[in-house]
Formats: sequence, structure tokens, C-alpha cells
Amino acid sequence: MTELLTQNILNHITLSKKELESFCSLFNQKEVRKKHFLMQEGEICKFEGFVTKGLFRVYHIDSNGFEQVLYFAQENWWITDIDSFTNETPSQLYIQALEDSEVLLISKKDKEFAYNNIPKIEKLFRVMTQKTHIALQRRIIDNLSKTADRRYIDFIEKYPNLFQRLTNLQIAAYLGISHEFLSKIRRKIASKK
Amino acid sequence: MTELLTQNILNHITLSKKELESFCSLFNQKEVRKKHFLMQEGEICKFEGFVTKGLFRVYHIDSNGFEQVLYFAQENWWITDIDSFTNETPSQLYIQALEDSEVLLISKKDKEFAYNNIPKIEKLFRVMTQKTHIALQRRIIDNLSKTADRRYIDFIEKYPNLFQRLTNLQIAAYLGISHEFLSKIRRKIASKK
DNA sequence: TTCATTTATTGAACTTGTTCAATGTTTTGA
DNA sequence: TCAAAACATTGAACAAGTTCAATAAATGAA
Repeated sequence: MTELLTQNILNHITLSKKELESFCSLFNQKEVRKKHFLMQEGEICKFEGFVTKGLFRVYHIDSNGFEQVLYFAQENWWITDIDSFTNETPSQLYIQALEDSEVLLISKKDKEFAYNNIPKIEKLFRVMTQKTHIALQRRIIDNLSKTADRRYIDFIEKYPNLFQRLTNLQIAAYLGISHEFLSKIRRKIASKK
Repeated sequence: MTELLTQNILNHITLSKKELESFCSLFNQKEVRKKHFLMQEGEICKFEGFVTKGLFRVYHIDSNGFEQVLYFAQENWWITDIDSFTNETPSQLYIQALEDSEVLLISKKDKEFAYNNIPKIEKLFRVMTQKTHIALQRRIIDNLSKTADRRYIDFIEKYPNLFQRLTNLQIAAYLGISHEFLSKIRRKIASKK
């Protein structure tokens, strides 16, 4: 059940079998059915999660009612609202399952316990946060410098697997364009082939 | 010389005087004159820096020759290319002083030394990276959901101090719009008052 | 299977932002 | 202090992306 999780951890740092077991035992499995929410706006995010099955979207609804997707999380991805979780403030995000899904959740208290009792866990999350940080920086530059066509093509190349599993509505909300315009981009690309 | 730095650290975590001194001693001061570069594209970023005086911009030049500003760093801000520094890959960024400036630099080797010998330093950088992570997430959502007028007004409100010190060219490159268009936004705002 | 719901496509009119070129203003360095 | 360079503004033509409304296609639940 925690195979994927242990693999993911060992991909970032080295842990003894004992440390690994101790850390993994802090997680609880949860099933989330398609369209159901792991968290909604206004709640305080009490968990950090690791997806073992299915697919989630993390999104925001702005003052005009438009949805912006911050990221998608499929198997082997971590998921949380780091802002709400860290500062214990009401979240501005929704986390919704786009397929029948399963996550391993760790509570804030248990994560603190891990930080204090398994020193390398501090490093694990520093390294993971750094990686996300790098990805976010790249996305900001891409959003500033690239046209929507280019961002769409890059998305397909970077996440061919997600592309298969997502509707164009979801992809448009990630790229920051209307789904009608995405449709026109798709036509243009198709006609070029 | 390291007063600002110690204050900044104590803002994030608790350290004994000894730990603090030991960590601060790993930094070297460097002056960077206006318009000079702390780092340029293609170099491998060998340092992490803390600005004690002046102002820097961290930016990228895209394939069409346009500049995108990732962030500005004034006094009390940290500065690095975390991607290049972490992965030891050639940087895609420029770091340039916009005023006569001073930074305290720590090398990768000394930072590793600190991680291994002052356990709380691991926590310091985890906490700092988390905060940046949160800020980057907010910026992505803002870039996706807000119009240029709104982003400009928000920028002024959020960084009134930076607004004073920056040219409109720099601000436009941060907002992701042409400086001509920023000029038109400014006229529109001025006429409304 | 079927019918309701969600998703995708299309066109026309519109808004936001860019590009280019010209002109005026401010800063800066010798 | 003064000329050169950098910065800021403006208008006109254009390109990128949105909005709205209509229709078609795919999906899903009973």
C-alpha cells in the first residue's frame, strides 16, 4: 500500500528501513470518488497527501467565477495547499478528484512529529519543496513569455499522460485561456499537419 | 555587517548565538556596482546571496529577445538561481544590480557544511523555500486571473517601496506587458483620479 | 437503451495587449 | 555642464484572446 510512497521518498533521500517504516506508518489511506473534494475553499488544510491512484486538480475560483488550475496531481504526486497548511489560514483552493482516487494523508501533527524525530525528513521536504519551487519558476517565465499555442504544445509534450486523462476544459484552465480559444488552437494545429 | 542577516534568520527559526555566529561566518561580502552582474546566463550558480544594500533584478531573456523579470531583491531579500544552484546546470537567468549594491554570499560547499553541522539550518531553508513557494503560487494565480491594470495596481500596493525605486520598463517586464502598454495603463489610472 | 448533462466546436463582434515609429523628458557620465 | 543615452508617452494599425450564442458530439446515470 505504501510501496509507491517509499519509492518516491528514496528517490529524494536515503532512509534506513526502520526510518522509512516509522515515517510511512504516519500516513492514512483515503478514497476519494470522482468529482468529490479532498478540500474546499475556506477550510484550513489539515493534511499533506501523496496520490497512489487516480487524479486530482488543485484550483482557485476568482472573483468573476473563473477557475484557474494551479496543478494536477496524479499517481506519485504530492498534494496540499502549502499556504493554508503552513500558516493555518483558510484555503483559497479546491482540491477535487477527477477520477476515483486514493491518497495517503499525513496530518500536520504527525508531520511535525516526523520533523522532530526523523531528522532526514526535514531534508526530504526541503528537497521536495525546492523541486516544486524550480517548476513554479519555470511556469511563471513560460506564462510571461510564451503564447497560448506554445504553452499548449509544451503541455502536451511535458505531460502526455495527463493530456490523455484531462478534458480540454481542464487544460484550458491550467493554461489560463478560455476553452473556446483552446478549441481554435487545436483546429489550427490539426490543420497544419 | 551581518546584523540584517541575523535578524532575518531569527525571523524564521530560533538559533543559539553560537550557531548563529558559526553560520554567519560562512558568508562573504561582495559589492556589485549598478548595472553590473552577479551572474549571467550560461554560468553555473555557485552561491546563495542575502542582499544587505541596494537592489537586484533576476530576469530571463526569451528566444525573441524579450526580458521577463522573475523577481526583484532589495535589502533583506535572498537571491539565487535555485535551479542552477541545486542541479549545477547552466543558468537561464541574469542577476543584475539596479543600484550600487552589497550582498553576503555563501558557497554551495559552505551551505552543505551548514546543513550537515548545524541541523537547524536544514529547517531554515525548508521554511524559507516554503514561503517563496507560497508567493510563487499566488503569482501564478494572479497572472492567470487578473488583467494587467489590476496586476499593476496590486504591485504598487504590495511593493510601494520597490515601485519608487524601479523604472516603468522594469515593472512592465515583471508584469509581463510591454512598457508602452504600461504607459497607457498609467494614463488611464491618472485620468480616473 | 435513452435522455439529460457535460464537453467540444464554430463564427462574429468585441476587448486587451502589441508593435512600430515618432516625440518629449530625464538621467548620467565625461 | 552638456551631449548622449536611457526612459516615458502617444497614436495608429495590428494580433491575441474573450465573450456570447448556437450547435454538435460524447458521456453517464437510471
